[in-house]
Amino acid sequence: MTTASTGGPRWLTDEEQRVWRAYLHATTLLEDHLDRQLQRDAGMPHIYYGLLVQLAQAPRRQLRMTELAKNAKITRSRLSHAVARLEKSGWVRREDCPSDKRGQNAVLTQEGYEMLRRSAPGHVSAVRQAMFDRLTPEQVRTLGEIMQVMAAGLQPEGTDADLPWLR
Amino acid sequence: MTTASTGGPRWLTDEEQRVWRAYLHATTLLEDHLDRQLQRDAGMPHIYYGLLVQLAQAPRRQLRMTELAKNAKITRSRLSHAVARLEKSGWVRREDCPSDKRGQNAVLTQEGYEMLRRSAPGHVSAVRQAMFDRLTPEQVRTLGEIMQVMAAGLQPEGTDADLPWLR
DNA sequence: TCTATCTAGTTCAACTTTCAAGAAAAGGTC
DNA sequence: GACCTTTTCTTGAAAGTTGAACTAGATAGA
Repeated sequence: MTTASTGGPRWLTDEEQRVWRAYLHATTLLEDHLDRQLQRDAGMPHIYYGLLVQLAQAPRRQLRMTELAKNAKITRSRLSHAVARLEKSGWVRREDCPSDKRGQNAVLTQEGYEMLRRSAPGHVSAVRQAMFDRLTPEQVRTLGEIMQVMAAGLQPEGTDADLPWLR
Repeated sequence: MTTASTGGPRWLTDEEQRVWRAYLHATTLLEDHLDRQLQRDAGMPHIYYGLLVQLAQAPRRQLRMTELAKNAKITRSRLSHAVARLEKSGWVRREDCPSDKRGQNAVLTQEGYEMLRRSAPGHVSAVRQAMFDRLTPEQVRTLGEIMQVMAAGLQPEGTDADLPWLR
């Protein structure tokens, strides 16, 4: 299945193929599952829920748009649209940033906070059922390691940790 | 951090939270990365590429729509749109199913096959760099196990394996 | 056969994401 | 200040996704 070092591409071994398919299968099933669960129970897709969680954990339940986009790993454009929608739903409000007139703070409203509190148990339970209740402690530990390694390798350039002249 | 058994929701432990965030972080980074790579090199998102791969591996490079949707874990609706787009690009063609007049076969065209052959090495290499080249063999093995367990737990009902009267 | 039900696939409208373009403010240099 | 570059955020159009409604053909029972 693998090409000997003839300069051609290194294909995946049989085991790697199995793992890759299992990965795609499991991650898409889980993402779909959580999207449906949250759409049903909180009226929004998973990513939007994640934005509210970020805000809820931020100092005054607010974050600069760029900061929020960075945390959630989405583009500023996408965030603009998303916050517009969340604003229309009443869960987020925009405020001008006092120190930078270009800036906007996305602020979690009280309603948004309440909504989060109501739907958090169901969401945690869905995550638990899908992942943590099915894995051994050892598997959970290893999964953490693996995901850290992968994330590190995919980190977009420009992170401090990746600038050689800062090492 | 965890609620003692008071009947309240079982929150995630600190470690579980770390693992969950790492999981979300890594999986979104990887999906974004592959989407960009394939959009650039093959002119389509990752999921569309997956459809072509399925077709390429099918008996006569063709599959019934429903079958293809099931394999790719997407709705029939989404597949209809996707195939319409792939048809416009010339990589797939629809054919009426001879045995069932409701049915349609999605057929990989020769152009589609060529395109796949051209872009496969780059795609495999991207997957490799992001995942397999960074993990130890032991980690790859464990990742496979974990993903299988998770997928099994999320399997939509109605799969043969889940029908108790067939066991 | 007649009818009810089910299945395959498409279509529509509402929503989300992407990409490119643009407005406004900040920062740096002369 | 004048000029240029960068940063912040928004906008608009095109592409993609979703869920419900719909058409046509298959299937099963009386």
